[in-house]
Amino acid sequence: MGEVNTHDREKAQYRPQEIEPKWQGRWEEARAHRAPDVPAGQKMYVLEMYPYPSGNLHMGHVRCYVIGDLLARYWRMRGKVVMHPMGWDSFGLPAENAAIKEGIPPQIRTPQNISNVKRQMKALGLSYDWDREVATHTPKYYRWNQWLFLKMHERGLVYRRLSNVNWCPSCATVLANEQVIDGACWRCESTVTTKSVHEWALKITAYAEELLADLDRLTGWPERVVQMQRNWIGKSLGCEMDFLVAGPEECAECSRPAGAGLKSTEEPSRIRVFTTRADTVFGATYVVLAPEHPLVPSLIREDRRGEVEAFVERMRRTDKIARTAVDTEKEGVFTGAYAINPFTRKRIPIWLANFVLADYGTGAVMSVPAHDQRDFEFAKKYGIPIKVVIQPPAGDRLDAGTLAAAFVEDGVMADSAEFNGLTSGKGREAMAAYLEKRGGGRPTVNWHLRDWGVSRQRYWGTPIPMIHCEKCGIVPVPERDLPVRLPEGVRLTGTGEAPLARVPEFANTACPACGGPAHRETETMDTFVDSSWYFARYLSPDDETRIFDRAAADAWLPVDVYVGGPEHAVLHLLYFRFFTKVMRDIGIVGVPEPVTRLVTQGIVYKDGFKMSKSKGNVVSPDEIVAGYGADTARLFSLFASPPEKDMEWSETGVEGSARFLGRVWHFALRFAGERGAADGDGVSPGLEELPPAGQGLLRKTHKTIRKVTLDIEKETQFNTAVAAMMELLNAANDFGWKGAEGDAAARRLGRFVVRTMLLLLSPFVPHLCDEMWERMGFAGAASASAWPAWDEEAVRDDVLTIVIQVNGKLRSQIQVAAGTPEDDVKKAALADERARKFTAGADPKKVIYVAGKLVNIVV
RNA sequence: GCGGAAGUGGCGGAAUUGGUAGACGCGCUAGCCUCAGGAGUUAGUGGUUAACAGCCAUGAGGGUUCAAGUCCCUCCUUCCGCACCA
Repeated sequence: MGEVNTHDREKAQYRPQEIEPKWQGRWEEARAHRAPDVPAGQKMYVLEMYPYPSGNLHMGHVRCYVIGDLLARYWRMRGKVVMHPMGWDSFGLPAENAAIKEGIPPQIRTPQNISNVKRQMKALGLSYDWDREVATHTPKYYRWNQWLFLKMHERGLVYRRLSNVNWCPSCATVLANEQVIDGACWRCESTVTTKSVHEWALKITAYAEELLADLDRLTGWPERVVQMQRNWIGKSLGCEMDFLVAGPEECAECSRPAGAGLKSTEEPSRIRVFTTRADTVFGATYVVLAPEHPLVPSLIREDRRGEVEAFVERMRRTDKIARTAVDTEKEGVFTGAYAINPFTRKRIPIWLANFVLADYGTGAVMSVPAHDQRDFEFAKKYGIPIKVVIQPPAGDRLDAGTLAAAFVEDGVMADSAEFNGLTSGKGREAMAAYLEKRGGGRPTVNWHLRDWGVSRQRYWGTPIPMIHCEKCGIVPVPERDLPVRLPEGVRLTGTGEAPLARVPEFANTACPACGGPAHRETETMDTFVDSSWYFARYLSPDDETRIFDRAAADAWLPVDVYVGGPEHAVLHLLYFRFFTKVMRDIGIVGVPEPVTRLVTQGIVYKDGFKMSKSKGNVVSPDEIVAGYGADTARLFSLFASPPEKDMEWSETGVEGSARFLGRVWHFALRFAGERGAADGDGVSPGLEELPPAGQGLLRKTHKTIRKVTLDIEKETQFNTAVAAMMELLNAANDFGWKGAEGDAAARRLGRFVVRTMLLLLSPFVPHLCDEMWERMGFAGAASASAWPAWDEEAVRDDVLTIVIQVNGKLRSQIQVAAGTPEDDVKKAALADERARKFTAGADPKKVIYVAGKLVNIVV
């Protein structure tokens, strides 16, 4: 207040570019964000998904990390001991591809990228404990990947399997599903085929039941993520049933010579199918196998060999995804062989078809065209008989001849011998019981979830710690020999298989069991392995003797809040849960689930499109920090939208946030510089000390404390918390300070409002708050202070506004003192002139009073 | 097809257990201050209207209720995930 000379005006400007580095330096010096190995008080573990260090953060990262940082800072102020670490998902394909393209080895490029991203994070004022930083590409980290792999191997959770993968014949490499675009290789555009390769797999299906059941515990997770995991795990209850293959004697009944084309030595005896509709088995008029089914070669009749083999070959060469897409036409081929329906004892043909999946169930299905739409269409196309065996509980009886579509619902069993009359549900139970007693089948559970193939024919990943010995077979690397280091200086071409296979000094080794010549596994691990347990490594990032300290794990786990993108809803977050359960069974953690509360943040858009290089609408954090400051970037990220929703990045919106901070700054300055002020400085004045206008502002301040606290804690609605603080500033600016100059009570109120505002804003815009806190002359730092508490007395209004409705429509408002009895409020409402205009003198039929809110007069 | 989320001003978004629809911000309009301004500041801003009077407004249509953005029913649209799982 008063005259301001040029020098002071200069000093009074809000210059984020000056104050932000200053405070970042101070926090670092004070090691303000360090977390103890074992917390003394109540702990709070706030975690954000670590990034792949591509070299630059994008706004999606910024949003994620700002949300996490807000929570970390808030809980620190609430007195919790906070763990808030950050690290790098630094292995992976992009670094390898960049190395191929630019010739810069990933060992060189990765640290450069990390250091730039780290700089960007620091410039945003993110409060990480950098002493706990981990980087997955370092032997210090990945040796524990290898250790876990060995532990899982010991427990029978690691095995080698033959798997069909996407294969580009031109690049001679395995492709991930997302690298196959419309059936063609993403790089060279040649047609992708499938190939059987050996790979290492982790037996996640051993935990399927628990992963499914424990979803019920995840009450702090978004429902959609839980639902996606439930679908992904996909538990399906049904039956396996054996269909005998018709032998030569049965073939005497058919038109072909008995046993034609079947070599008796190879004669298969039975085909096992999986079905969830055992109640329809009497309607099974054919059996279909996946083209890759192992029995196929022995089933083919000689006279059909050409056609069938051509079909199998064509399927093998078609991209898996395209072949099994829902809009792909169903096609199949008759093998010439027949099976016996175990219930009707009838001969039914055996077909192969593109839509039957080799790796689900048994790779074979019984087809019931009357009661399954796919089977129906297939039967119509190839002229296979249709038999109705389920009748709807009510309405017309179905007839196979007139059926226009399959009847897929449950009903009542018909034409099913002794099972006639049973409902579908009862029928399924009866069939299961029958099969179990008589043999030839059993109730079975099938899962959509498959085991996790972790082999990658890549260089930039964790070497799989296994050794192939001619004499001993597969031998795990002994624990004492870990880590198996990734060799440097490997020439990367991107066109071959497993780069490590071409490094003899790596691949050639001695067998740990017999000492004879052997060679190492040259594949590397999927990087999802790295990210499945990193949350625990933060607890003991430098431990050379064990993966992490059990005491620290017991103290800190589970993670209380985990923030990240919803694109990881199934893969990462499922593996994360899987590894936690494995680690529990190994005995290194005590919790069954890694994360209590999951926050999935929405996507950042700009101009209606997702921010991306190809759209050219990327805004870089550096640009925003340089132009407006980190605090503005943080505030806007939190204000534009609630965390879970998508947000639109808008330049004018950013300016609005900057404007607000400028106004906070200038408002605070009016009360600055009272160093060494009297006791009770910045403390809430009592209501009785203030005139009515002051009481209003005081109430508003306390209400804002309550609103912001509850928004952060209960709702994670940071946008409304910001709105509440904007309201407070508006109210504070509107207050008649000018007239109150020299009034001690008013000045006290002003300093209290400023102090409160700085505390409430501190987790949002920490630099501004600490700087202004210092200029105000308050002790310590805002970011290191206790979160303010609201006074229940002061948030209670003494005058209430009561809305008056007539027949439900808003007509008037009156003011009443708090605590006015219901009858008096009603009387006042009925007496209100504006309301009376609408009651037109009629007697009210009913008067409804909602305490402290409204009166509705019904006439 | 199955599963999930969501439809509110010109825009982003607010609205405890049903109880003043549109908080807060952006944009826009006008005034002030400026040589000027993409700066600052004051006021206004859902539609209709001469109107601070009324009336109409939360994707559409019904219903329950004194009272519905909120609850129930029937549709429509958008986004996301899975996708021939037998």
